[in-house]
Amino acid sequence: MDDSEFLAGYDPRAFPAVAVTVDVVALTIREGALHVLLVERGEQPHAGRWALPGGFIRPDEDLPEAAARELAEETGLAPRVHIEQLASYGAPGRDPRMRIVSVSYLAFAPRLPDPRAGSDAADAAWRRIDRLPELAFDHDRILGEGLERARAKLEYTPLATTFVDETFTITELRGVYETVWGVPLHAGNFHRKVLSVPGFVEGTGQTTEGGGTRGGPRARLYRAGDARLLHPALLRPAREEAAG
Amino acid sequence: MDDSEFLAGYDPRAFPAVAVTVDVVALTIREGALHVLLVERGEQPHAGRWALPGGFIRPDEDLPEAAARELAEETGLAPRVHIEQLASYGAPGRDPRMRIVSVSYLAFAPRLPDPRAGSDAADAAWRRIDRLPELAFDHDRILGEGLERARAKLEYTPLATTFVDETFTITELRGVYETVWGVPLHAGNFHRKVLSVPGFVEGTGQTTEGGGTRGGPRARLYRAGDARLLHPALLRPAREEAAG
DNA sequence: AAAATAGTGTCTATCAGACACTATATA
DNA sequence: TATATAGTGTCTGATAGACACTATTTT
Repeated sequence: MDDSEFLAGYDPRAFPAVAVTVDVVALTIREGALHVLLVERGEQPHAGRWALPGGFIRPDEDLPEAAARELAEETGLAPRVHIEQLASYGAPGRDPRMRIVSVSYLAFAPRLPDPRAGSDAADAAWRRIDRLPELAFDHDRILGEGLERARAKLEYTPLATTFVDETFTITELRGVYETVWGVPLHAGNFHRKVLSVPGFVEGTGQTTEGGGTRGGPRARLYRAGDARLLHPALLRPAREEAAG
Repeated sequence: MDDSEFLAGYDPRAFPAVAVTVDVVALTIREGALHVLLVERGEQPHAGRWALPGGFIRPDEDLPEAAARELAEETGLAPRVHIEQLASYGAPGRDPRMRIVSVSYLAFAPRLPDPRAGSDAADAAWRRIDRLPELAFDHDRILGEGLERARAKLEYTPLATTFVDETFTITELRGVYETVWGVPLHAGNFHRKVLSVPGFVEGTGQTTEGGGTRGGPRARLYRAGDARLLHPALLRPAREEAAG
């Protein structure tokens, strides 16, 4: 682990320096579509290419703090942002100048504001997941893992409630699932299913002010329940992954 | 990310050096019980305490290579060992002497041999999961996460087949599930369930040489199928996690 | 009035698990 | 012969999904 190697003749201070960075896959929903936060690189390598926001960790901060800071630097906010670790990458030669180990993080939150380009990037923007350019470095892979993690976590955690406002309708919650999963869901069955999972949502006794823009009754408002895990889970529609 | 910070006045080479280590949660089944590989620390801090095996990454190796090397140094082998990344930890002050970021890995394999103490540890041994001492550093937490990951992956991947020999009986496979999950399973239902999952196992046309030591017919032998994901999954017996 | 939506009722196919049973092996 | 195990048959309760229906709201 930490220091036993000191005793075995391994002195890491004699090694080439290792730098540790964090990369953030930040997801939000805008105008009914899933978006990821990207920055346009201003310098080589990969100048002009889009990449995930990220940067070096600082001496006094833990890894999640560094991820939150990087996200805040681009979006100017932190409240109600869920952050969790994805994976780490450390292949030699990943960066031509020095050894870099990168820890990736997944973040999501509702209604994130427009980004402002940091001093280190030419531009920053929310980009639709379904209309992405090829990303710099191995960021396509990292983004893919982040997306899959988010989609999987919708199944067995109440994560979707972090994508909506504090009180929400079942239809709004269904919209989150449909947007992240990219598939339409059956309104009636989804409704009954959500209410049948203990602790997923709890009623507020209130309803929306009016019906939908195109008609329909007022919808009851709910808030997130206290469940950490959904039992039973809301499984994605069968993905035909034929073996072989 | 990787290098955009270079342009923003952040030179990581001006920072205190960061060292990167790997820690390995290595699991195997011996005598019907789940075991984890531990090393006894020979020096401060935590001298005399047991810890997960691990050490510093070397300049020319990727992270998974480092984990495999650390495991091989303690067990003297590598064949048929499944290794996957768990998580990374980088809290400042985690080690009193310098900044250390640790990447943890999960490994499992069948019939791993007795360990030999590396030069950096006082002792090394397979220890039963249900009879563990308190571990050094934050290794209790890392081990816990590794166990949960292993238990979860048995549900939806054919991971259990990496715990048994190349050909195996359904009863042997059931033993893996019972050992890792720590619960008895219904023999008949498990049997039918395994055979109903496409690509989980495939028959060899052969059977065991004789029956069980206490009687019974010869069992058919199977080998691992080509499925990467189990559909439908083999879910653990309901864990009553009352919301609260 | 027409159209859209919230929410509920009901039916069916599937699956997990309980239980029972047979066939075959060992001691 | 007694006992344990491999493997199969069958029943029940829970659940996902299809479909239908009522009630409420907007245009």
